[in-house]
Amino acid sequence: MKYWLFKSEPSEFSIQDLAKAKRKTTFWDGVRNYQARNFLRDEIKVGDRVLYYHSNADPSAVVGVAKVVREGYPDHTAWDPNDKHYDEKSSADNPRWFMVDIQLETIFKRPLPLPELREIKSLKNMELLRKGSRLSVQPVRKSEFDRIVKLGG
DNA sequence: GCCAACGTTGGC
DNA sequence: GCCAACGTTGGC
Repeated sequence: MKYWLFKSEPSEFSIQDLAKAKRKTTFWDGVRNYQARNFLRDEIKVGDRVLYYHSNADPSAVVGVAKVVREGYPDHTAWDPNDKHYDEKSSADNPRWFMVDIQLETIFKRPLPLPELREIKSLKNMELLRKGSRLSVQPVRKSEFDRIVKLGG
């Protein structure tokens, strides 16, 4: 089993939105970065666990945990000219972008804001905390995942 | 293949 | 809202 961190702006789709979704499940569409795409397409498997991170938030924080319930399949929103993430170079025949489905597991009693994470020594190598890091789908070490879940309650 | 210009992300 | 750090695009 692998561990990941997914970023979402809460104004777009928050963990509370996920809690309200049917079966607490959503498809993770709109990723338009090749490195993140490769993780979604090739490496993220059913049963993997996901830290849910609110970016561009007040405060930005890890807010809960989800699990992967369906693995990589084409992101059809790329084919919809009316979709904000439309990409004319992606097609059903030759999909360029992929997504997975995730289901909510827990919302942390205590969200863990970014500045607080930065103070925890055992997390200092996290991709999230790297200067200039922008990857919206990123791998997390088991030790980091466990530490964060413990802190989040 | 280089790199300037441009667009996006996301912390602050 | 600002802007630094990235990623992508396209001229050459």
